[in-house]
Amino acid sequence: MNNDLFKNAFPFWESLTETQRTEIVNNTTRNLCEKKTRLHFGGGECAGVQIIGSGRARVFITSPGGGDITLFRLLDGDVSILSAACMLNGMDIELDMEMETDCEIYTIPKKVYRKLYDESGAVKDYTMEMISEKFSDIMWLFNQFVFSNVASRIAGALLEHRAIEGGDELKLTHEDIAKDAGTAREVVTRILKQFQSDGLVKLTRGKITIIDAKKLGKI
Amino acid sequence: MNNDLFKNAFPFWESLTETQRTEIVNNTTRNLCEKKTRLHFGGGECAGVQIIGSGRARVFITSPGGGDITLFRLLDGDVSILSAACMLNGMDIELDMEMETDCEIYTIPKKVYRKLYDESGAVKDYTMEMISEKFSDIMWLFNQFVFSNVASRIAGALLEHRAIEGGDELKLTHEDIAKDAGTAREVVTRILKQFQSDGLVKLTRGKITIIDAKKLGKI
DNA sequence: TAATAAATGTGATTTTGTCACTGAAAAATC
DNA sequence: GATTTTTCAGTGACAAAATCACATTTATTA
Repeated sequence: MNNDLFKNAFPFWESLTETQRTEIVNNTTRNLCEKKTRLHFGGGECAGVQIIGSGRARVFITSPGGGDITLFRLLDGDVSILSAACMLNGMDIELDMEMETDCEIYTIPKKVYRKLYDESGAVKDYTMEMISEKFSDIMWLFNQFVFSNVASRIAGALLEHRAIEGGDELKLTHEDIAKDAGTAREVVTRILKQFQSDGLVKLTRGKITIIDAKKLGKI
Repeated sequence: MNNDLFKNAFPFWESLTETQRTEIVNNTTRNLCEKKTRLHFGGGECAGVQIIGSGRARVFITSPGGGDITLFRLLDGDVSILSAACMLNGMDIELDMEMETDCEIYTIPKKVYRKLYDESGAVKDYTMEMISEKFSDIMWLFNQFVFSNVASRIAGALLEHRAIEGGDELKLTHEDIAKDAGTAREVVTRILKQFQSDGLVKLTRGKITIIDAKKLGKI
């Protein structure tokens, strides 16, 4: 087990005792998850706290009808902190995670993190801070959903992917964007065509090329 | 200052030292807020943690256009815990609170709560638990917004008010319900008329009488 | 009582969501 | 390499909901 992983993921790492660190290192398991692997969180069930060693995962909620809406993404080194909240006090929300690339996932078992949380104020502070941050993110998303129109959510989704990819060529289907923007695939098709005829993007099967990010940002 | 207030609001009260309790009691201020008084939280500004001594308040987000959407309500003895998160780690969300009745509000100053939080694990645990609970609430609301239709959200709002009031006669305007259900006033008017012709409610100016709560619950 | 404000009602229009398809491109299989 | 299957995109018709622009009614206040 590579210690750097924990050192980078957890700002409280240095403040732990040698015993505590060993406890974590010895109990953390490593899993290789293929692209499209799904994990479910909720109903009191929670394997533990996940750290994304490498890869990218999407966290989302699922509708009774089967559709889903992206809440946020986890990238290299990110910690799935809602699992912590979930296991610490039975936060009863149902979330799903899906790997968008092959991922290396490290899992700290429920009991181990729980013990650590009880022993260390620094761990409590960290957990609190991370959860507050996620709370802020979700509130921001909520605002987008209730106060913005579809076009601006789609534009936002495109720009977010641009930031993740670090380039203007996005390998995305209309379906992918629909999930991020919380709308239907057909709607995305219509609006993207509009964007294209306005010269903001160029569309190809499975790929969207951003032409004018500036204008896209103004929507 | 009445000690029972704190004892009831804070499960950690008994675990505090005499010094800590005195610190809180001596620094908490009491305010009488008239119905319709508004408080704003956000932008890093946060007076402290509020306890509702008596009365009822509505917490909501405001759109750039001026409309607002209810997130939750605070009743007698409730603690406005998001203020805590806000001040502890600069959770950057913008919230407003409006008194729905005349209220008695007790405010524990930022610094006092912060000190207490740093000193006591029990306070950390409590804060964490309350924030997780609110997180769950908001996620539930999010689900309602993105996966339910307007009619069921309106029905839900009516039933929630029934639970608060403890009776079938609700003194609510269509505007009030629109804010709770996150829709426009006209839409509420239309759907309520539908409810009325289906025999679920009876409408009078400024008042809605629930006739068939069971059917309302099934929507 | 008249004037004002608050609450409700309604039609017209636009936006968004849903349904039911069709066709095109890529991938998998033969 | 040709064919089947799957995935992705496009489209028309319709329904639900939001928005706009008013009219009407009921309560409050001057």
